[in-house]
Amino acid sequence: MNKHRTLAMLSALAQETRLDIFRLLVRAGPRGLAASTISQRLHVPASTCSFHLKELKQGSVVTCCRRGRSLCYRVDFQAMQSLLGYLTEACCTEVTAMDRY
Amino acid sequence: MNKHRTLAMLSALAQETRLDIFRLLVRAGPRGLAASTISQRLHVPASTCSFHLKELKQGSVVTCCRRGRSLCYRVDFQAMQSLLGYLTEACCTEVTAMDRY
DNA sequence: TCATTAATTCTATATTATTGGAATTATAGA
DNA sequence: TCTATAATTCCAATAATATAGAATTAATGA
Repeated sequence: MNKHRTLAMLSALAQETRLDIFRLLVRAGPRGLAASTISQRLHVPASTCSFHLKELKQGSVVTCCRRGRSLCYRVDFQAMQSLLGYLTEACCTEVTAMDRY
Repeated sequence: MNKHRTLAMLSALAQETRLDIFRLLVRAGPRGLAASTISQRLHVPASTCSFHLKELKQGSVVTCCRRGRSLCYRVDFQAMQSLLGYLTEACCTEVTAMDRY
């Protein structure tokens, strides 16, 4: 994990529609959801949704693969672990963590 | 922790200069740093730095208090714990966490 | 093969964020 | 009190992001 990747993931998550998509996908679990389903559930036009999914994918927040006719999106669980591990290590390992710096 | 606060914190952190400030403050520890020190160390003009510090403050990423002539900024440790706790709980509690959703 | 479905890319517009010099405010400390 | 310092706010220019309809691409599956 480095600054560039951290920034990419944080930027991907720091937008309302994308945070909504992320939360939806967390709830969907390992099965993931099709782009059209996400678009419908959040009442977001397909092209807008596609734009945000691309941002999330480029930021490594989600992965994508084909499933029949649809593209299936799901949370990139490992990448999320990396991000949180990085931030936790940086300042929140324990209550007195900051004393170490 | 709620969506609004999460978005505020993520947005505050998701910008290069602000992430730099955050990292600097993590290293500075509980003592914190004066705005002028941050400005100098990162080679960022005072007004630009002030703008970003305000964003970080409004997003609850840092706190601020006067110390002599300077204003002392430090990481809002508790808020960071809340953010990470929220995100961790959401999807990264354990390897199979997503199965619960 | 070919029609249908799913999703993306294109494009123009709108909105929001960032930058930094100049002016202003606030306050500590002599 | 008054001056020097620290920091912020103001402002205008610029840059970056987000929106969504229309056109296009991709590919399944009948």
